[in-house]
Amino acid sequence: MGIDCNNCQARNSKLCSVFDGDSIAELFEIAIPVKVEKGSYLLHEEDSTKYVYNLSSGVSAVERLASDGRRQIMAFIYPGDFIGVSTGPAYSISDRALTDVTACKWHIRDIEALYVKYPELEQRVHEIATRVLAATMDQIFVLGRKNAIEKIAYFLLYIDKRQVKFDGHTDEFTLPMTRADIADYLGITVETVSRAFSLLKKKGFIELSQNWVVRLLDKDTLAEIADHFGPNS
Amino acid sequence: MGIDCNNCQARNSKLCSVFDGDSIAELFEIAIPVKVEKGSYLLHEEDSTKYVYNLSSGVSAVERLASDGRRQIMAFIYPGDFIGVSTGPAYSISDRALTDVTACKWHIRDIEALYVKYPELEQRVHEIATRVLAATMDQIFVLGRKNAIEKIAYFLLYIDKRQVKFDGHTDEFTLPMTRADIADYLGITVETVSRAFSLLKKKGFIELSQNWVVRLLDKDTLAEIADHFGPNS
DNA sequence: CGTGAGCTTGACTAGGTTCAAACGGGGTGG
DNA sequence: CCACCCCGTTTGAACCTAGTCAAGCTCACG
Repeated sequence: MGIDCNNCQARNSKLCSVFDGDSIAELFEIAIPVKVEKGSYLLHEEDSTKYVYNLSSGVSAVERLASDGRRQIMAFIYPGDFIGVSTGPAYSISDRALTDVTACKWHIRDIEALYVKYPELEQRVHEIATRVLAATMDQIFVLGRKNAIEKIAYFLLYIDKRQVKFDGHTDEFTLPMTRADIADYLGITVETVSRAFSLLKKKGFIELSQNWVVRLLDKDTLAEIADHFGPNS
Repeated sequence: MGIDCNNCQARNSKLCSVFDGDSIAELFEIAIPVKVEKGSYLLHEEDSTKYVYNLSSGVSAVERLASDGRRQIMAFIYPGDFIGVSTGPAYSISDRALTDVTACKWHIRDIEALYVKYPELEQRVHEIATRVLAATMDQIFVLGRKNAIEKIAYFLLYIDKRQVKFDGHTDEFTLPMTRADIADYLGITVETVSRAFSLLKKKGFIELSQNWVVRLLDKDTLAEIADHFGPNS
């Protein structure tokens, strides 16, 4: 097994942090290590909901695909994030690896079996679901009530916050997702994403190199834009 | 107390149905009955998250209001639905009564105290959160990827499904919310809602009387429209 | 060095917003 | 009892943001 919990990027995740240095072994013993390469899926909509996942490294996207090809990305998943919390027989979402990804996969029943010995675990799983719900509410507001530029500004700040843990604190990061992914996350088109990036670049709020490296030059203004951007801005 | 659990519209809700005829009294004893009139709020964004609610009668809307007046409705709450599941110190959403409303309110700690005696209760609360999450995912797709008419068709079918329990099975129901509420739920404007209603009426798929009574005349077609409505439809 | 996937940019279009006016029904006060 | 008003809704017309279509660019990779 190539997994060493104490060096895992997810070591401090809501789930794993329930266990201390010794007892973490118990969680690890029932874990099924998973490796998925860029572009492949960790799970599909139709899969039966037997497993939950905790991302160890890489980035993935929770998405739903309609029969006519329209796609919506529900969330981007970073190390320590949880996937697979679901009710009903099938996840109703897929999870696609945006980079090469490793994860721990558990049979739900195996996790539940640990609830007795570690009561806090159950509470944590519940907390995870609740946190996801809160994040989802934010996204509903963004999708329903923000215009394209507000969406992009919001997105950049969101990614900055998510990614700072891994990249350091330089306000500079490398986007793991394509413009199409960003578009499908924000409910707009690639062209609109591109135009918004160009505008923010021209105005001097961000810097782009090689398309995927973003540097935020003026976070305060970006925050204002994310909050409100209108004709008289 | 004016509450009789066994005649409550929420008697079969995920929460209350854990208890049988006798033991329901235990849940009721720690319940704080709440009455809120149309237009008032059951809870505000800033309220500290001490309580959870189960709607007994009426309809309410979970919403968020931005400083510049933009509003987004996250969900409509019907009898048996749950409100207040949250992490963090404050709900970050408000809940406004669309009609006169009654609800049971519990201190979270009182509910948690019952977990020991009724282990299924904890599981149910978790299940509720998960269900809400699934519904929210649907809404994200709708907001991000559906056009105005698809949204309205989806909305009508959604309300039909929610409301059929209380109105009977006639495919006819009375909307408890205004056009503005519908608009804020679907991320469009009142005018667009109104135009979409008119179109569906003209095409003979729905019937409207007194603005609030809707009759679905052709649910199959509505479902097709909700799924896909384009230039060549 | 050529190729192609992904990104940008431009011109045009269209769906939805905005602004404005008119409608309708329920409630109030004369 | 009726006139009036008000709020929510509908409808129309102009406008504008984002989508669509198309071309050209960039850069990683073979």
